[in-house]
Amino acid sequence: MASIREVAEEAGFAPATVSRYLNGHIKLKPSTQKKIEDAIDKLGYRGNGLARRLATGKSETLGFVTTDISYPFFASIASAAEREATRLGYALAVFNTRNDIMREMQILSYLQTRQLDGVIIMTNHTQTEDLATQITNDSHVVILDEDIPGAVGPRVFAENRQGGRLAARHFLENGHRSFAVISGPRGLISVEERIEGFKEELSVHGLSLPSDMIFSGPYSEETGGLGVDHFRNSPDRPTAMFATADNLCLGAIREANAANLKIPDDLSIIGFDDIPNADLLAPPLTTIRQGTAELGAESVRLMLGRLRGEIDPSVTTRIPVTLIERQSVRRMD
Amino acid sequence: MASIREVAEEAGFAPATVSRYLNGHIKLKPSTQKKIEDAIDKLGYRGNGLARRLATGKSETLGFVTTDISYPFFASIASAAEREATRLGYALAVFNTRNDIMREMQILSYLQTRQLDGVIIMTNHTQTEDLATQITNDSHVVILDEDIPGAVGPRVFAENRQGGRLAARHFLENGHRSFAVISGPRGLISVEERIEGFKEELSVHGLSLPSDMIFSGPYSEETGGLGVDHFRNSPDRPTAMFATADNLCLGAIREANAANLKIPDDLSIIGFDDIPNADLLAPPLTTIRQGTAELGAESVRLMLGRLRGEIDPSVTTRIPVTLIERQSVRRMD
DNA sequence: ATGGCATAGTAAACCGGTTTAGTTTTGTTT
DNA sequence: AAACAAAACTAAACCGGTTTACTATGCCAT
Repeated sequence: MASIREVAEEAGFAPATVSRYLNGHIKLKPSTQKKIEDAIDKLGYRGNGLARRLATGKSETLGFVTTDISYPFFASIASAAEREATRLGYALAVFNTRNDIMREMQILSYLQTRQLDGVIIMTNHTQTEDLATQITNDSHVVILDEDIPGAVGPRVFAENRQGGRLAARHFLENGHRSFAVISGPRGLISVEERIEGFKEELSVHGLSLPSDMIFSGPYSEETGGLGVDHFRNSPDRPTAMFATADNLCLGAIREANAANLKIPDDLSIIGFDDIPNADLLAPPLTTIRQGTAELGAESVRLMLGRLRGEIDPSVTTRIPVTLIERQSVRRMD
Repeated sequence: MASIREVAEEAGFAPATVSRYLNGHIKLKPSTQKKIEDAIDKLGYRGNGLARRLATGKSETLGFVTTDISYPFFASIASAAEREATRLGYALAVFNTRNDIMREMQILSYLQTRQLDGVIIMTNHTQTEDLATQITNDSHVVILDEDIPGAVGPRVFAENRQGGRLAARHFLENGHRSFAVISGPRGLISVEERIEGFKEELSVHGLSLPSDMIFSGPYSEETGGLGVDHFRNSPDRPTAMFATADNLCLGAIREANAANLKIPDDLSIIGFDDIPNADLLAPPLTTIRQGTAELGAESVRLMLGRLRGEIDPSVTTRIPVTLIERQSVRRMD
């Protein structure tokens, strides 16, 4: 790889001149421009991003942190974020952390060394104190989809509470009267807000959700299966089950199949996320759709706004949700 | 951020000493070690990866290029690659290209500037001349899942041909005699080898696949739907359809539902990939599983082997495939 | 001719590490 | 006590850009 000094020598000028010309900091007379351009062509000069970053302190790359890129919902958001970042002249590097705080901290530390200009972080656990302090110290982080309590920075969340309400309303409209919830870990915003919304809507109709009708666990398919198992053997078996994420539904469906429990005939379920191909499941899944395109794109826009200092760190954008009716809820009567 | 010079000054030694100590190039007497460690703690020194990379020419980061991170099969491979890379002391940055050659070229160019030590590339189109030359020039690329003809570098592919054979054999064992194929773009190795294997197995049993029973298009769900449409109206309607990727099946199932065509009763299908949750589709999809964990991990291992110069650029690793029997193939008779 | 002012271009320091070649200190032999 | 080797540590160059502060040149008006 040719360096800028080689180009400068070939063209007969100083490295500083070439650098400033290339960055548009200076105007040169046409003959000089030509000589520099020719030298660049001749040597195949491409510039060294690393050196530029070291010198300028900017990387023009954003990091996107996710716990599990193989969960389609997260992958969709990442994909949308990449699109928006590219459109705005940034590269997006996606990092998979498998819910490992150390990995998350490591990626955040890339900020300090300016290997990344900003980090959009989607995390998934409740032990977030260390993360919170590190994020607050650094003003280049956007929090996406799941909260990191105590951290200062712009946030992008779905209308979780509204999602919970929509689910409850749909169950009610279909004549259900006994409810259960399967959720991810208590304490997560996606869990608490969605459950709150669900309860709110029930209470509007004079109904309630006993706390023993909430089954929680890690956000894994297994939890969904365990939940079905749990409620199947419970004294008052619910007819309607709201899951705070579609992957819980996947486990639930799998377990229901194994237990010969028919969905929706024996048990109705509503999920959350609307993962790709939720329409092709057996049964097609009724679920609360979060707009992945908006979540991804908005997080990038907030990130760049933040980098330019145009955005207040305390903003929280809420992305609307919609109920997608399919066939996992039985009409009671 | 504290620099190594500040640490050195605080500790009362030279920057070179600190650097060499930290890299284990030198042994220091305990008292010196202690002073340096104390200075590091006191200043919160973390090192600057950018500067280290510029100086050493190594980034300890691998790039993973995929056309569409939101396709679960690709996401699974990326996830496995990340795991293996982390295990071996490397970071993995995933890049989404949406099949845009310019983006792919851009990421490959990060190699020249040593922003990435190596790139694992999973591409998906047939116009690959420019890519091929750039890859050949650079010896830090591993080609994964889909070939880039003409490029020199280690490759990791599934046993595509064997997959095609397994699909055909399964159809034959279930009594099918009229076949069709829906495929991605002709020219891709995943298309050609799988079709070849399928034909081979048929010919062993004295059967053949007329060329007008192959429907090709981009690797999108839409193509799957169009394929179903196409064969539904064809004079000799096939009973068995082999799709060279599961996402084609997703489109096919969707279209079949819309056209009130029952799978597997009216049409049997076998897919390829075994995307996550293929077991929960309606119907549960019989498909050829490619081991995503092996594909991802092996590509990383080959990459590191290549970086160390231990691996011949012409090696091609083949990852075994297995047929996963579910319920999308009807037993005829 | 002279002053004033763009315009064109550059030297040198800097970003924050690593590495080479070498110097100084310490310890062991004889 | 001198000679020598080993151990401990460092100066300075380097990676490849950017940026600041400055000089040299040309042009015009007076």
